[in-house]
Amino acid sequence: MNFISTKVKENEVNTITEMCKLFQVSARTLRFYESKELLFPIRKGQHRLFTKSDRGRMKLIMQGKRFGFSLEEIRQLLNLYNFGDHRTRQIKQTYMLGLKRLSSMEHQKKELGQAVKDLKVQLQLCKDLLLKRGADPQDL
Amino acid sequence: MNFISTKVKENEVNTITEMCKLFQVSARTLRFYESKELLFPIRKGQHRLFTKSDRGRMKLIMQGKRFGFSLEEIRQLLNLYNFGDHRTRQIKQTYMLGLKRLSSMEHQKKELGQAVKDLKVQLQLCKDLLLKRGADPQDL
DNA sequence: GTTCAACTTTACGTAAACGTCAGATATTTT
DNA sequence: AAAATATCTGACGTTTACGTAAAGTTGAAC
Repeated sequence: MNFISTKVKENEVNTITEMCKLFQVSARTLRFYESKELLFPIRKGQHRLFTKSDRGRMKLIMQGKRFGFSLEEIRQLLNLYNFGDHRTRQIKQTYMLGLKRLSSMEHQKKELGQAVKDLKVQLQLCKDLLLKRGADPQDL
Repeated sequence: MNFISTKVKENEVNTITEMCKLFQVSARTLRFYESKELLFPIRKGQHRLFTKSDRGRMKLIMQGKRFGFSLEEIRQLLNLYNFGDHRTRQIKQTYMLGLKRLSSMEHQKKELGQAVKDLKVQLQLCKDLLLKRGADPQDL
C-alpha cells in the first residue's frame, strides 16, 4: 500500500527544477509568479522549496491561463482557495469576485460550445470542398 | 417584414467609429487588426469601410480572444471561414489546423466544466465560513 | 578544501497587443 | 472661405509575461 508514501508525497516539497518538470515551465516563470505573489515557496537557506499548496496553486494558474485570464485576475481568485487566514471583509470581496468569475466562466463555456459547433460546420464544408477537388479521403 | 432591410443591413458597410461601437474596441485596435491581416476593410478614398465579412471576422476574433488564442492563431483559423479563393494545399493545411484547434477547444471545454465545478465547491466553502462568521445571508 | 552543480539575485531584452500623440487630409457645416 | 468633424498615417510609449545573460552563493561530492 502506498498510503504512507502518498501522504509523504503530499507533504513533500519540490525544488525548483522538479517544479519545472512537473508543470513544464521555466524556473524564471516560477520565480516570476512568486514575485507577483501567486506562489509562496518556503526557503531553506536561499533556496526555494515548493509545497503542496504551491503545487495546487500552480495547477489553478495553468488552468486560468488556458481560459484566458491574466495573472492578476488569477492571483485574486487564488485567495478563494486559501481564505482561512484572511479578514472577513477581504474574504467577502474575494467571494463576490468568485461569483462574478463563475458566471463569466459559465458564459464562456456556453460560448465555447457554440464555437465548437460552428467550427465543426466549417470543417465539414472545408472537407467537402477538398474531396470535390479530389483529395484523398484517407488524409482527412 | 424586414426582409429587405435585413438584406440591406447585411450588405451595409460600416465606418470605423461604427465598428468601434459595435464591438467595443478602439479604432487603433481595428487598424491594428487590419495591419495584421485579420480584417480587410475596403477603401473609399483613404477611409476604411468594413463589410459584412469584416463583421463576421470580428465576431470570431473576439471569441478567439476570450478563449485565450493569440491573434496569429486566430488569423490562421479565420481562413477556414473564407477558403473559397485559396489553393488546395493551403486549404488542406488550414483544415488540419482546424481539426487540431477543434480538439483543443473540446478539451478546454471539458477542463472549463471541471473548473466550474471546483470553483462552485470553493465558493460554497467560502460562503459557509462567511455565514459562520456572522455575515448577512442576504448579501451572499 | 576545492570543485562542481544547482540555485540565487540583478538587470536588461523581447514579443504581443494595443495606447497615445502629432501632424496631414478630406469632407461637411456654418 | 473658415471652422469643425472624421479619418488617416507614422511613430514612439506601455503593459504583460516572461527570456536571457552575468555574476555571486551554497551544499554536496570527490
